[in-house]
Amino acid sequence: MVSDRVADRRRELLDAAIVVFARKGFHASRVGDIAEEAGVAHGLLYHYFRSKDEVLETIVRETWQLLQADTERIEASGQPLDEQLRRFARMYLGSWLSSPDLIRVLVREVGRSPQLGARVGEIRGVFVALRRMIEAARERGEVRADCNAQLAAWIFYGALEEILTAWVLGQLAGGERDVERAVKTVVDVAGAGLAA
Amino acid sequence: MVSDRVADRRRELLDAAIVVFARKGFHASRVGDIAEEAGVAHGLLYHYFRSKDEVLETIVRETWQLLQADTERIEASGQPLDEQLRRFARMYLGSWLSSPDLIRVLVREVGRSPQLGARVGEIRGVFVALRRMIEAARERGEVRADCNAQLAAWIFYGALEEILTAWVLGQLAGGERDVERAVKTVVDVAGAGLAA
Amino acid sequence: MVSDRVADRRRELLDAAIVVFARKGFHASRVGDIAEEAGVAHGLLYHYFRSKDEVLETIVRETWQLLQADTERIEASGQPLDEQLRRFARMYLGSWLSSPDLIRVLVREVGRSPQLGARVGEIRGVFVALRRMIEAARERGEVRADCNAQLAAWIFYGALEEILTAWVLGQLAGGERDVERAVKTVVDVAGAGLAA
Amino acid sequence: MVSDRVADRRRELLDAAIVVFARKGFHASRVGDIAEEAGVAHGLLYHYFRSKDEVLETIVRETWQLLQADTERIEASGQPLDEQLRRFARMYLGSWLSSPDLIRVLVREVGRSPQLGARVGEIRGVFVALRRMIEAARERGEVRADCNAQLAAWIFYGALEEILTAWVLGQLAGGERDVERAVKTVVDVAGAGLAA
DNA sequence: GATGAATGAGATTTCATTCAT
DNA sequence: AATGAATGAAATCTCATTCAT
Repeated sequence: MVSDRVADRRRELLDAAIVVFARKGFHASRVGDIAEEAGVAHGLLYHYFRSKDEVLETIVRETWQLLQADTERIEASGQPLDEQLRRFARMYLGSWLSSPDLIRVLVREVGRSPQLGARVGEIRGVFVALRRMIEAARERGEVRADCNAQLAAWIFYGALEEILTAWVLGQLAGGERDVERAVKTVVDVAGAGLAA
Repeated sequence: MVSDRVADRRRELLDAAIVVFARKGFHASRVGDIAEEAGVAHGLLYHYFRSKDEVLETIVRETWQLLQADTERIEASGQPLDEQLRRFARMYLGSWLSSPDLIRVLVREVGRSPQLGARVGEIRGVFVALRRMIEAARERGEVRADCNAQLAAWIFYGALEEILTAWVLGQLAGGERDVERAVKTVVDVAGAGLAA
Repeated sequence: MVSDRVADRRRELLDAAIVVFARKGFHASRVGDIAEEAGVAHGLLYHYFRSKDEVLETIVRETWQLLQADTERIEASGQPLDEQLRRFARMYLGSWLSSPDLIRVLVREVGRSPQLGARVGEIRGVFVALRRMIEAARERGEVRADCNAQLAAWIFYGALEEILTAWVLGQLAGGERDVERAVKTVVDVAGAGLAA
Repeated sequence: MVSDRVADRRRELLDAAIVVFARKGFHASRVGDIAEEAGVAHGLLYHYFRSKDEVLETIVRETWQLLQADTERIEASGQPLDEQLRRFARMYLGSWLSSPDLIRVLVREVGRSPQLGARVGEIRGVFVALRRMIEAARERGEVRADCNAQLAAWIFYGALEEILTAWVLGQLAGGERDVERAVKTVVDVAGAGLAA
């Protein structure tokens, strides 16, 4: 199918961009590098994206859309909060094992440019879902009544992101066992900290 | 004193750079913007710094040196861990009120760039001091014995940085009261999570 | 008939090109714009024309061929010079009312580009015919003996073209009445100026 | 003086641009060609002009400002119309001998781009002065009462420009004697055509 | 120390043209 | 005939850095 070919090419370019951005950083990556990685002429990138910026924006947006969907699925499960947080942490930190390049790009480039933060509204969606999880747990009595759910969501998310950052920067060991341990530690700390 | 005048000019340029980087981001900031903000010709910047990169690097390094010194002072106080963490959080989050532009620059540019992370060795110093704090508390029996101090240091630091990020991005209210509340919340959560 | 369909497509593309060139100018017009205006894919243009340049060249050449034929018909009429000039002026200026886009293209793109002027030999044909008209009238005694017919032909043509330019640029009103008035004025002036 | 050096460099770049535009046309001229002709690096052009377009625009505007000033001086002389027209024609056509490259550029590029015609408002100034000359002469009784001064101004100017065009395109001989002859012819024709 | 003209490497982006389908 | 994905040459413009004054 033609539309499949088109979609494939687009995906190939996005995947190539993830590899290249991870290797050199967004600013040091030239459009030609992406095209070369994808095995096409650089001009073709402009059939699928308006600019190099839009490529990064697309990567970020699509990733966060998936993350948001997964988060909302966890939220909908109605499990106890610590189980939900564990699943979220396992999913988020686990992506370091399955897609390290993507994580490298997200950790390094997101929030870097002012526009990116502003335009990628999807990022908020994840925080909103996390906050609702905590609020629901508070209403069920699993969490202290005086807990600020929004702040707690940021704290929890920040802990995870910093662990990813440490892995990206090579400051902490990031093997398979380390991921499991990190999930346990962060959930233990947060769980105890939030518990009623 | 001549050397004071020199020091002043250097400081003026650094302060101007902080303002400009905070406003537009490092990459979008031109050397001419910094000079204009400082009220000098752009060529002069090269009397004080080897390059635009060195300007950012200097800002980051000097800030982290101060932070490291403060952190080691807290560590040396021998207070209980929760008090030490409170002081660290108050100092770190409090800088949002006293130097928001500086925080903006640090949040956006640091920890992301691999070169920057590598070159600014001082960043590690703070983490090392935090880890030692937690380890010492563990030995005093204030913290669970199975706690991974290094991971805990990253988690605690990550929580703080994400709060700063939320303030920088305007996603959380960052007024004076909010800072106090954030300090309390993050210390409560971490304290309970780490407690023996 | 197939060849008619072919001719139609070709015409459609030429007409679309006239509209687009008139709107944006030749250089700012993309091949895709022409195709879009014609409602076909841009690749199809290359079945009918070798290049974008050839499209413009074709428009110009075909127009001047018609103009040359009309001019020679006027020349062959044997009427007095002032009547011949009036018919020429009416035909040339009158095309502003019937084909303003075409006039826009001709005024803006032709006679300027050296390549175009060189390749489209038909342009000379009109000047040659005009010159012969004036020479013939001189021999009939209608025109001063010392008149340089070639120069006079350029002057007369230049007066007409500048009027078109003024209309194209919106510097002179170019309604139906204005066209009639312009024909009268230019013929009066030229007629008196050339008269024996 | 520094400001003289600056002014000189600017002039050098404009003069180089005139030479290059005359040789290859505006669109075929690269910014690097202009810089090379001026003997400087291409980046320097952007210290003096915002873009390549602005270079052309500046050339056109400055030329027309001079032409307008000269025209208004002629208008102020109070001489008979035919003498005024002769001086204008001599000045305008004479510039073909003194600045053929400039004329080439003006003839080929002006009116080509829609923006240029719109932005260079100075062009109107010359026409306004010509029109006023003719109107004043009409009031003095030198010109037929039914003459449309504005149209006549365009006709007269168009005749001159077409002669320049013919010279630029090499369709008419454009030596020193030819210029004198053209002045005489065009003034004779216009003079007789307008005379009361 | 201070200036800002000058340099030039380098990157993005455009778009006419080709050609497999 | 018709499509539009793919190519890649080419050109403008930016801006960090240098250096003569």
